[in-house]
Amino acid sequence: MIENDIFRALGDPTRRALFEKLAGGSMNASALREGMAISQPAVSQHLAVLRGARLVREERQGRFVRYEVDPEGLAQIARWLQKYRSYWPARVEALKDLLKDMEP
Amino acid sequence: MIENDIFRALGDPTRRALFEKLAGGSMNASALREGMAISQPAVSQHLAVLRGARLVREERQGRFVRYEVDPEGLAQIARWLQKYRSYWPARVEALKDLLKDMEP
DNA sequence: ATATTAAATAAGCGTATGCTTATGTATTGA
DNA sequence: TCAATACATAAGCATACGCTTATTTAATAT
Repeated sequence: MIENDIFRALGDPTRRALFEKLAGGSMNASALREGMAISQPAVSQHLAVLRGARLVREERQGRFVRYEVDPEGLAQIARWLQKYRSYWPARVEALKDLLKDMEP
Repeated sequence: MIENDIFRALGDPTRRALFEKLAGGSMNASALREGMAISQPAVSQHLAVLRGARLVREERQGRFVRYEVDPEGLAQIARWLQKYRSYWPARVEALKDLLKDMEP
């Protein structure tokens, strides 16, 4: 179940940190590792989990593998969230602004 | 970290099932258990996790404890999601509709 | 008061998770 | 060709997780 994979993937702080780093701009696994007190295999394993959740996707570039955010995972969360829209708090101004930004 | 608690909480299918049941209408723990092949303590433990993530809140009613969705947890997810709005897919019509529904 | 019912807590158990080191697989460059 | 680099996979280990049964706490009802 992909929905499960997504929440599970984001339930780990290291993995969220990697994701948020990628959200700032795509990069390869080594660059992603910089500044993180974690081994190379650990990063690789985390990326595999994020990939499985479709939160991230890869593209091999010669000897490097470039990682980037996969919108699909985020969209899935948005869809999940919509199911409970009746519970959202009244103040959704920020969301409205967001949608305004997305207008052509 | 609450953000972590939220994703962790939703990363378990049983817990998500409980949450979704509650989203359909608040009820006490026993009612919540009905139809689930799980022990009473397990439900209690899951509810404790959901409560810790502010996805659910409780209100004691005599001998019963009535559980309901806590909007705070959902709002937190929405806020988290907003940070990555630039990655959302172009098709956000559903979201727009949602906001229209929320207009006074 | 005391038996019953709702729910939480304690203790314990098997499995999953996140990490490490060691090794394997591609791909490049000298 | 072969050493170096980027990344993935394998194996193993400590801890966290989800579950169970047993017990406790809290509130009603007889």
